[in-house]
Amino acid sequence: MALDFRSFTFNPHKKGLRKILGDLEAEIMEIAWKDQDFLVRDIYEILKRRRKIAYTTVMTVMSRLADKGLLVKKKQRQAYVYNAAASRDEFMQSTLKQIINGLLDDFATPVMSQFVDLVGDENPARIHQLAEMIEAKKRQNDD
Amino acid sequence: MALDFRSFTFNPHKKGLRKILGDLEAEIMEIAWKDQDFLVRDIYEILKRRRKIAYTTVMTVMSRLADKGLLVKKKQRQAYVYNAAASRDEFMQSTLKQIINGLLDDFATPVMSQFVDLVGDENPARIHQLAEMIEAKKRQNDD
DNA sequence: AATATTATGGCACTCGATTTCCGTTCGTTT
DNA sequence: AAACGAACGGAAATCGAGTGCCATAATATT
Repeated sequence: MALDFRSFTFNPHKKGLRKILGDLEAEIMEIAWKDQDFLVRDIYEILKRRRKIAYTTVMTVMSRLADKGLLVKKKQRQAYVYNAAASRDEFMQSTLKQIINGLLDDFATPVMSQFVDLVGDENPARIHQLAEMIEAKKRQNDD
Repeated sequence: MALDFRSFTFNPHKKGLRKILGDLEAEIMEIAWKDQDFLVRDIYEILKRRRKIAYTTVMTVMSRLADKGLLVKKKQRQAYVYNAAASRDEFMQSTLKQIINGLLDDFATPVMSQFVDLVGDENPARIHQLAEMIEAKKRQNDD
């Protein structure tokens, strides 16, 4: 637990994961969330099929992903065995938490009103889902 | 109306306006939202007191802020007279809208749940404010 | 010991965004 | 016409983040 994933920015104009990660980082994490106990070599072999890339490039990025807390590595013999530090869902939760906190910290009221507006406009059904979440939270707070 | 402020990123780890704008841009906009009908020269004079800066630097950045739609300028005699295109609040609304849309587009469900959690945890009073906003939105949708 | 494989450290490069300011033009004022 | 103030275009410098890879060191394997 406790991903300490710091220093990233959110780019509203890119798609999916790439709003948060670089292209290669995203590509590697997509694989990482499916596989387990993989080596740099394993990822390298997969990526190499798609495009020209050096072994060390893959290694560097995986190492940085480990520094960022998205991957964990443990030494086994000569090589490191990698795993995703958290599931994709957990990662998203943790990252979204930082973004939303960042929004609420400085712009609480406008964020709330925009949020309600957008949820309601895009998809009226969701507004009920949201209302239920809030009722649940209220009850939880009252304990 | 209709700020067409595109291509920016949101940095959760900076403070206030600087989550969205560069340092000089933010500094200028803070002044712009207070004053009216100002010239490049006016802003230049204010900033020069605080730190070393060239007249043209101020002009360039103000010009880019006008391109981005944050400032409007109209020619008067030889010089341009500048004004904020929208109030600070309007600007925030419009920007937050893009950010929140960006979040909802790709991560609707987790964003909603994180959002409710964070609002509720940080400040339980806000959860009621939020609940009211939602009720209002529901009624609005039912028209 | 020789060979193969992997890790480390460091460096260069791209990309986008921002900040900086010079050289020049243009319009106004004197 | 000369002098001044302002705009314009363009160029460079900076910065953060990410990508890319080489030379070298370290560690296994045979």
